[in-house]
Amino acid sequence: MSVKNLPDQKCQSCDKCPYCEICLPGKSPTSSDLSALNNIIDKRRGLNKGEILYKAGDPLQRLYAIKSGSLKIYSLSQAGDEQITGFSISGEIVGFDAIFEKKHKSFAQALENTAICEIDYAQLSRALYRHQEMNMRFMRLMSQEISVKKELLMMISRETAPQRLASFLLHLSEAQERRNLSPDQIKLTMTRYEIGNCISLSVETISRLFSRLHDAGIITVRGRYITILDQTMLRDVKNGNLCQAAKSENTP
Amino acid sequence: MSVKNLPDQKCQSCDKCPYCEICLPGKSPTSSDLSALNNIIDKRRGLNKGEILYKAGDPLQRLYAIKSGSLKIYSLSQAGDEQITGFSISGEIVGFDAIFEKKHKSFAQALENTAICEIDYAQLSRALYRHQEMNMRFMRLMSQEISVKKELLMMISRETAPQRLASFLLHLSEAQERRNLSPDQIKLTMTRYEIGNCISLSVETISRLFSRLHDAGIITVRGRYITILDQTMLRDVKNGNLCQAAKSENTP
DNA sequence: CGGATCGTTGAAGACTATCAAGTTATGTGG
DNA sequence: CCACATAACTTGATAGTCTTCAACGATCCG
Repeated sequence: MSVKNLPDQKCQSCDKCPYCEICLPGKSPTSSDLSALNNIIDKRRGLNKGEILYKAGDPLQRLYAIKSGSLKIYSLSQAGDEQITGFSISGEIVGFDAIFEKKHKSFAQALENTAICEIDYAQLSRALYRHQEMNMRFMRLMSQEISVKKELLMMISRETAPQRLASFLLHLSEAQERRNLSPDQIKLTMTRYEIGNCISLSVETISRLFSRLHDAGIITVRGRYITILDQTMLRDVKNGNLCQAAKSENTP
Repeated sequence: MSVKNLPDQKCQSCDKCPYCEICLPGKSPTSSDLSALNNIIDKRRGLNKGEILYKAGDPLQRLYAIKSGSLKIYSLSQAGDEQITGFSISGEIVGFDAIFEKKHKSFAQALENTAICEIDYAQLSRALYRHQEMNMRFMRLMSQEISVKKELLMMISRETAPQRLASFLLHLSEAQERRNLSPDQIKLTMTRYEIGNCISLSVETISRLFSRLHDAGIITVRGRYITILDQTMLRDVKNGNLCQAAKSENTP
């Protein structure tokens, strides 16, 4: 591979790390929390595209905070094919589902070149009960993940194919906005197959829906580059008000 | 209603409570953890069938440990209809998704007369960082919930209707076994509608599938009373090997 | 015992998956 | 840097699974 590895390096100090407030969002940590953070965050590490961060069954040694890039989180079915349960982007922490049995329950793979912080789990668990603020942050992050998974469940259960894809795009759009990027210019880091797998649709359906949204003038599609032309209409699609099918010609 | 309320009562002491090890499974708590538990667990409380324990939007004041009975956990879609994200039974703690925003994100309703323990959240969060063992127990429980939601997601995404219902029944069966009850005699506490809602199938499909499993000699159905006649065949159905349709007559 | 909720069964139809074939993009090696 | 192999993507035709609509039977509870 001609892709050069991002350099591994020890984090100097979390208060100087520009990603720290991303990893642990909210109020700035107290100084005692900060020194604890410096101890438990081992080092910065670079992942090449396609590299696997952890596998289901691996003993839990670290959690990981994503500084930049993105990961896909997936499990394997009994038949051996993958089921994506979500995509994680910068600012998120992955691996929480490993805490229960002290071994990873999912796979995490880099969708692009990605930078992460390794969080030593043994040190973390010792530190948490001494630092209430940090403790609560981690509880909140886990709580949030539970909510997000319930929302995904709800989306797959209740929404039609066009609604799901619209929801998916709007999620990406909102994520960009939170990071102060344009909410309308989206660079997909995952394949059509991976999108479909995550929201429970076939590749062909994803492709057809992109075309349909394009034809309706709602988005522009150029490979992995999506431009949202009309946020309002996209929201209408999400709400099931539009673009249910291309056969609205006959509606009197 | 002629249903008599279960009496509300203050928990005397968690080490004398026969449900305590259910609420917080694993090794027995240290004595310091025990006294902490006694402080944060407010009181025992009875819920009548149909009673709502908390609603989405309610400020987070307590988590709840289920001592006996069962709850359905659901959200409301924008259109206002319910989406069940799971059923919780004795031994489980509910309300974790409220921690992130300090308000409940779901509804919890008793499916039958149910006894719960109220866990004061403010006291809990203060206690957690002083009691490492208790801290880890709660982290594990939240981690487990993340795993369970991912599994449900996987089941709905990858399995056909018969497979989903088989999975659902096997889950109930395993839950009974863990509680030292017969794994084959199942008393459903939820309606067909609620089962279908949870595993993303229509009422009619659930009904038809029960009939089909009955006709195949795999289960017995008498209203809400299900008897599993053949665990092996039910597992085959879960794995997609059987009962795909009733049209296997023509298979040469 | 009577209304209401819950459950069952049948027929028709919609949505999406699957199969098939072709096009475009990606990236590796010469 | 180009060429080729592979993976990713698009589009059409067909088919299957499950939903929806409808009607009826069962059960629960006041």
